[in-house]
Formats: sequence, structure tokens, C-alpha cells
Amino acid sequence: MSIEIESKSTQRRTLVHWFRKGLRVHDNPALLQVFDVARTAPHKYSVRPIFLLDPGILDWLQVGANRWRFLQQSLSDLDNQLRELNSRLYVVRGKPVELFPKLFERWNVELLTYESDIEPYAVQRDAAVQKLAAVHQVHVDTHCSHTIYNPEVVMARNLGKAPITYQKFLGIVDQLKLPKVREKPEKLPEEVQPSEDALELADASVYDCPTLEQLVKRPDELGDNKFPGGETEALRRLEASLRDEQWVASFEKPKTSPNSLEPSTTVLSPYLKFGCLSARLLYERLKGILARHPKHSKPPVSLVGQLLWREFYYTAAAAEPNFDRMLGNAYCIQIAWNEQPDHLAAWTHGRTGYPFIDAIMRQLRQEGWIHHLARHAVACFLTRGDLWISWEEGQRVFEQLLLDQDWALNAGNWMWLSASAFFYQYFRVYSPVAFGKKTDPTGAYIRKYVPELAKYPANCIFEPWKATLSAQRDYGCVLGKDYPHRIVNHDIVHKKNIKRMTAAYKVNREVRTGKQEPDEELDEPTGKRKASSIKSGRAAKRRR
DNA sequence: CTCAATGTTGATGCT
DNA sequence: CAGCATCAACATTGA
Repeated sequence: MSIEIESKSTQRRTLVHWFRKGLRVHDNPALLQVFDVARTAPHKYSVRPIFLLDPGILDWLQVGANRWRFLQQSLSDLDNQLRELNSRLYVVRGKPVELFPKLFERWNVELLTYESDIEPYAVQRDAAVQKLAAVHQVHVDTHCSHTIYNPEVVMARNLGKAPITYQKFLGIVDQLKLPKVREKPEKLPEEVQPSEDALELADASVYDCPTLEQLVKRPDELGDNKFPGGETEALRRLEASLRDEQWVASFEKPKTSPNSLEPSTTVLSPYLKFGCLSARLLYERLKGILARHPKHSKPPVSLVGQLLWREFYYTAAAAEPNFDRMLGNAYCIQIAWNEQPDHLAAWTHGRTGYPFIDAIMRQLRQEGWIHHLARHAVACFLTRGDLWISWEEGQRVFEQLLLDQDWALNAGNWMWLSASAFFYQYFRVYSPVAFGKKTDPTGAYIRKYVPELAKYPANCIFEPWKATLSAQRDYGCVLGKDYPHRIVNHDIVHKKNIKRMTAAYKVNREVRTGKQEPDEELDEPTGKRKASSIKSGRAAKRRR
């Protein structure tokens, strides 16, 4: 017994950084902490940066093949980055709560660091891990570095609540100090290399990065690899995006095109989502450029404005565990959406019969990224504009297909577009015909992604039902045979849906002001009061 | 309490 | 082709 204790006390202690999001070595305060501590006593410590991969989640998580590939590439690049710093990435297979007690013991862990996260799943997981760490006398330090501003700090400046308008949000963060962007850590001394544990002695590849074959269960669903994952590519893309300072300084999102053949915006979003690129670094770089160009665009339309939209939604989401649902969500207006599986399937797979909508949905499936305004067009079409299907259904499809899918942003934008929260001018409806014509009058985008319509001329490619049957035959694409008839008539349904929105808002208003109880069909028993408490202080006062 | 101003990105038709 | 009014009309904010 005494020998055991003796050997344990002389065994080196391990410092662990746990990667989740934040798949980078630059501006990573939690990683930096572990490296810094190791350097204070290189003979006492060894360092193990880890990523946990639960093989069970591959089957149920809403992640499409393209995003699995992005993750695989990001992990592989991260491993390379760490090897240049005399370390490596240790990918450990299993569930966090089952793994950590074993790792704490196996590696004699002293310190665990990670980047904090506001997603409910992560909050719950991290609380459980912190408990386990306490039991094993492992010190835990967390750092807020996925966002520029800490959502908790923003709320503290707004009477403890998340601001629900962007302008209010701007007013608050304008008073906050900017976080310091951190350099990537310096190389670790050789002595810090951990000696092989029992598992590594048995199998030297036990902690290796997953291969593409291991992560992508449906390789047939992989599209072109237009946006490879990883920090290296993120930083390359950052530099390419910032090269033209005039463009950066004059950027206005609403003036960029949703249907250009090549992206009209930076496509840094997937890299921000996985943390391959630090939002704080991007912010600092943008500020530097704007300082050299006094006449520049401003939030909400500027590039800085785009980053702050991300912050806005993160703050709102941090305050609401049900942010991704209609029921029990304090921000969200309650609407009796229809269930319409055939229409949902048509939208999901780009078979609505509206070429502009279908082209966007097919680009999304193939490439994993679509322009923000393209997301507006298809989201409006699915929900309040045409199909009257719940935003949660659209959220699910985006969650699967978008490389940049980020819980807070996806839910927040779906609520915005469906006029369920944050945005209320539901009478502004996108036309699935007219909207795309503004930036692509010839329909080149449609020809690329809906090739069966390639021979349709510009004057009817946005509305192929206007071509006569003989013309359709000439163009080699007959509606109902080679391409679907439109599943709804926009001119008719969008007017009907505006009236439905008016009715839904009226009910919601009466519920809020206490004139009427919420619809029992819509509300969960526990969600009743909550729906009104944040929405309106006026209503809450009246109730008291 | 009321009331006016405001809101990242609508469509249409007119000047 | 940019700018503007109109359509019908929302919630939030702040005076």
C-alpha cells in the first residue's frame, strides 16, 4: 500500500485541455493556460489536449455527411497544429461522464481546462464533468472564447435579461471592454511529453484522429469539398476575405447576392461555428481595417454587424433552454403550424416546383452552405410565406445540412424569419419568384443547381409553369414529369398566411396582456406563465 | 398611461 | 436604375 502511494505521488501530473468547439491553437485561452502551467515545471507536468468522440452519437446526431467531413478535417488539422507545438491531439472514444473518471485516474490529472458553452446539452454535460472532477480532486478552469462577449456579462448589464432588440444589444456591448486576443502558445519543452499509458502501450494508435471512413457513415451523401475544415484553412480564408480592404469597409449584407455562382460573402461561418477561427480575432482584424477607412459601413449591415448578430443570438439563447423549440420558449410566439409531410419533403429535397427555392435547397444539400438571404427565402417559404410548416422542421433540416449550424444562431434565425421572435413585420413576405430575379435576372444560379431547367429561357426560368406544354417539350423538361408542378400557388397562399399570422398575433397579444388564457393545445403545463414573463414587463406587472 | 419613432435585407408601381 | 409611396399593419422602445 505504501509503495503504491509512493509511486503515485512521484508520478507526473497531467494537464488536460478538452477541445469541443474552439478547434484551434490561436486565441485559445484554455489551451494556453495548460501550456503555461506546464512550462512552470516541465519535469512535474505532462500535457494532453483531448477531444472526446462518442461513437454512439454517429447514429442519432443530426449531422450530415458534409459536416462530419468538416469535423474530421478540423480534428486532423488541429492534430497537426499541436504536433508543431511538441504536442498532439488525443482523441478518446466514449461518453464524457464515463470517460473522465478513467482519464483522471489513468493520467493522474491535476488540471482540466475547456472553453465554456451555453448550449443546454453542453451546460448539463459540463456540470456533470465538473462534479466528477471535484470527486477526483481535479481542478477545472473554463474560459469564454467562442463569442467575443460573455453572454452572462451582457445580461448583467441589462437587468439580468438578454436584450431582445439588436439596437439595445449594440448599446450594451458598446460599453463593454474588448477581450484581449491571445497568441498561439509557444512550443512545449520536450520533457512535457507524456509517457505512454497502458492503452497506448497495447495499441499505439488508440488516440489517433478518426478517419473519414470512421466518421462518415454515408459517403454517398458527400458533396464537393468546397469548404474544407480546419484552422489552417480558416486562417487562409480569413486573409483572403480581408485582402480587399475597400470591400471589407463598404460591406453591406443586404446588398450582397444570395444567388451568385460563387459566394458573395466570406463563408467564414463554418470556421466560426467549430472555432477553427476565433470570432475575437476576426473582430480585432475588422476593427483594424475600419480604422484605416473612416467612411465605412456600420452594424447591423456591416461585417462587424454580422459578427454582432452572432453575439446577439448567443446571448438570447443563453437565457432560454427551450430556445430551439416553440413550446415553453419565452421569446417565441405560439402558432398553430400545419403538419404536411409531403410539402415538408418537397421543400427538404428541392422539389417544390419553385426553381429559386429548389436551387437553394439543392445547393445546401450539396455544398453545406447557402447565402444568408437564400436562407431567408427558403425559411419564409417553409413557414409564414407559403407552406405554413413549423420553423422547427426547417431548423432540423438546416441542422443536418449546414456546415455552419450553430444551435443559437440556427434557432434564432428561424424564429426571426418565421416572425416568431425578434422580427414582427410578417406582412413582408419574400416572393419565391421575384426575390431571386433582382440579383440573378438570367437564372444562371437555377441552371446550375436545377439542371433539368437549364434550357428554360430567362423570361420563364423562375416560373416554368408559364411555359406552354410545347415549349416545355422544346426545353426538354415537362412539368409533372421531369420537374414538379409548384406545390402551392404563392400569390394565393401568402395572402391567406398573412391573415393567419394576424390571427396568431392577436391571440398571442391577448394571452400576454392577460385577457385570455393560452391555447391549451399549444402550451405545455409548465410553459404557460413563462411564455409571457420575459416578453412583456407590462403584462407581468398587470398580472401582479 | 399614450404616442411616435424605429426596425439588417418585401413587392410593386411610379417618378 | 435609384428613390419613394403604397400596401396593411407587427412589437419594442423611450419620451
